[in-house]
Amino acid sequence: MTDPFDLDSAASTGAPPPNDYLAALNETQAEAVAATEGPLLVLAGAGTGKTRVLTTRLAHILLTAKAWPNQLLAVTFTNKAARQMKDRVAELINRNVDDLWFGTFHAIAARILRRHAELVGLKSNYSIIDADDQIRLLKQVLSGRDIDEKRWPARGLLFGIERWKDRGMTPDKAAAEGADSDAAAFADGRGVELYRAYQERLLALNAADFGDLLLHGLTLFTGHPDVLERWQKQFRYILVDEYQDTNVAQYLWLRLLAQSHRNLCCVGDDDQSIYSWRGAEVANILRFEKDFPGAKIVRLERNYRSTAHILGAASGLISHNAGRLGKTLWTDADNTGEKVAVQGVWDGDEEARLVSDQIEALRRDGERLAECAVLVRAGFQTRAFEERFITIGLPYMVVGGLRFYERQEIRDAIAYMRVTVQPDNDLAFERIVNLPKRGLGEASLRPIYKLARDQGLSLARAAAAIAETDELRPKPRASLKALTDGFERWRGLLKTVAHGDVVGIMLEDSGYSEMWRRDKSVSAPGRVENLRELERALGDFENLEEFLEHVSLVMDMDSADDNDMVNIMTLHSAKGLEFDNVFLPGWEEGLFPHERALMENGDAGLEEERRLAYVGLTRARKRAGVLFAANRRIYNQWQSSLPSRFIDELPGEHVIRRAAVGLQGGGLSEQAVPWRARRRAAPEAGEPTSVPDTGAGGGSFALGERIFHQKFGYGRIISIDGNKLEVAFEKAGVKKVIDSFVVAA
DNA sequence: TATATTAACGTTTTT
DNA sequence: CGTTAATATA
Repeated sequence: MTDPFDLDSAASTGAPPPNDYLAALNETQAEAVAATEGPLLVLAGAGTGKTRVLTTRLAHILLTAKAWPNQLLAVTFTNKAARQMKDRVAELINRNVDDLWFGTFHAIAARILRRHAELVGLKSNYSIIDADDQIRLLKQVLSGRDIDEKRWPARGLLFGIERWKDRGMTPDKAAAEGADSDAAAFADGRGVELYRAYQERLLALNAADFGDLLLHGLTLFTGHPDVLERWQKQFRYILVDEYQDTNVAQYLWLRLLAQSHRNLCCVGDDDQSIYSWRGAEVANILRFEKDFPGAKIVRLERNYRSTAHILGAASGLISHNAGRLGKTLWTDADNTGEKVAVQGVWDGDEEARLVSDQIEALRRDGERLAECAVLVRAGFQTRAFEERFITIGLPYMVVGGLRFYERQEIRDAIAYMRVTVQPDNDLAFERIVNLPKRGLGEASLRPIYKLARDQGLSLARAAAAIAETDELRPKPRASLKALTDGFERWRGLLKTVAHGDVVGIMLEDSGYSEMWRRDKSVSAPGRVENLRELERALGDFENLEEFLEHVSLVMDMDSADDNDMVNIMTLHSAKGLEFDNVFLPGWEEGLFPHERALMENGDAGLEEERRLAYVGLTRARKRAGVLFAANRRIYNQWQSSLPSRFIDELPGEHVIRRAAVGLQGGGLSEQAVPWRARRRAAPEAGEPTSVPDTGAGGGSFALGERIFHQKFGYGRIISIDGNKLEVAFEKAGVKKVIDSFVVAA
């Protein structure tokens, strides 16, 4: 092989000698970069320069001519991460890296699958379906078998199927595993049967869901050694980011690909594993050494991101987790910074107000808004902040909130494109046959379904055929014909007209745009605007097919983020990001740690929640603030809440407690206010802690007992569930409250 | 068939 | 509370 980058001439033209980039690394980082051959596991704590190691390593391999760009595979967890890494590598080696295989597991697997689709029973133009379609399909499968959806909700089945797929299990393997799993027990033990039916349905539709991309990838590799060998040769070096969040299917997929040359480098942090609910297995980290004997392990423990107080608080918190590999992060002693501010507020509104005030204070001090982030546990929490920020005119953006491509009107428009480009896409066809309303209801559709079934045609083709017959009455027939002719015409237009314009024509001809223009609801104008935005975005793609692939996998759109705005996002989507100032609201029992995580997964769930808190804190470079509210309105109900146990777990020397009321805006040097003393020990069963103000409350109430609540007044207890009471209040009606907010009357 | 009204339901995190 | 699914009516 010749030198892909012609280093000699690069050197002679004054470009930096290839070793320069190594000088920017510390000793362990350089070690991780230099060990290009053989299996390598990098345990990289938060803020230890993990991305730098990954990108430098890629650059190093390229610059030392160990491989061509297209022989490098770099797998990331999100598309954003892939993009960033790509840009940074390009910067390092000073040329474009379009030939590198950068992407998420799903994107890479989809790309490989396109080339061998027939081998797993798909066609290469298979479509990738999203969650909505999955549910729709499963509902069809269920109703076709007379299974009561009330008792056996499709969501539950989907969850089980996805766990199977996460573990790389086809229906056959799931059957072999036996009926003891929850998913197998679905609908009285018909889980596997339904899983199989669902898979058959997907194949018949020439469609794959997200899990299939990996699952089919596995069957492809294991069933066709020649194909596997081809890809093993293709990827001479494999890098994996966020390794702690890979699931078993992904792990097996990697192992197959890396088997021959073993040039696999995985970078991860067990303390940041936050996706076990989606099938991620931290155990993959432990397995690595076993499956790749002689693997080199490098630990990155020097933190370059956060101040000592922030790091100390985060470390103290995570030390409460039992199942850890154990790392000791450290930073420069002189980088002390400010203590983590912990502050209690009365309710969610006050919380939002306080955060906005503090952000404005920071802005006055010259901080950029883009360096401020509000990281919430659950999506609904963003609303309070949005409302507050809007009223005071503070620019913000919600990252990953309502994704562009998930909006109804965008999905509809995409369905039109799909049917046009992929006439066999029945799911897309079903979505828009009668949208806008064109008089094609159940009765008109029946003959189409029948014909499609009898002749083995797709719905769109069957519809075109029916439109030519007198099967339907004149009115529906005419409108069906208009639609099918439309698809034909638009397809033809694509050959001559720019695809963005074709989509515009499509949405006009079909009456779809018109439908929203005539809609008088408040959201309608926004939807029209979104459709316009969609047409504009189409320009960024070569053709419709490429765009549709992008949509299926990426589900987020590059928004121009050149404006200075506060970031609001969930803790999950904050992973991998960093900000100077981080606000962490909602640290309350029940919300964070989330009640459901605890209920469903017990201690393991709690530890994952704690890791999530750790991720949140370690996002901060200069300042971190934790908030909790004593009351939170959820739907209509007021819910009293206790401060999160995580607050107690923050080491006192790194934390400053601020008074609950009456002070804000005054910078960050408030006086410490002693918080109520908490018992250090006895983390036993939900023993109620004392509560501010009332000071009363006890664990034991009796059913029917008359009690008093600060906010709701007098009432009688109608049910007791642990420390949660349901109380029929005399004025306020039935509410759920925590026992410690209640006193005997 | 399409609309209007009512009931039920849900909020953890996402490729 | 707000959205969506199911049901009754025009």
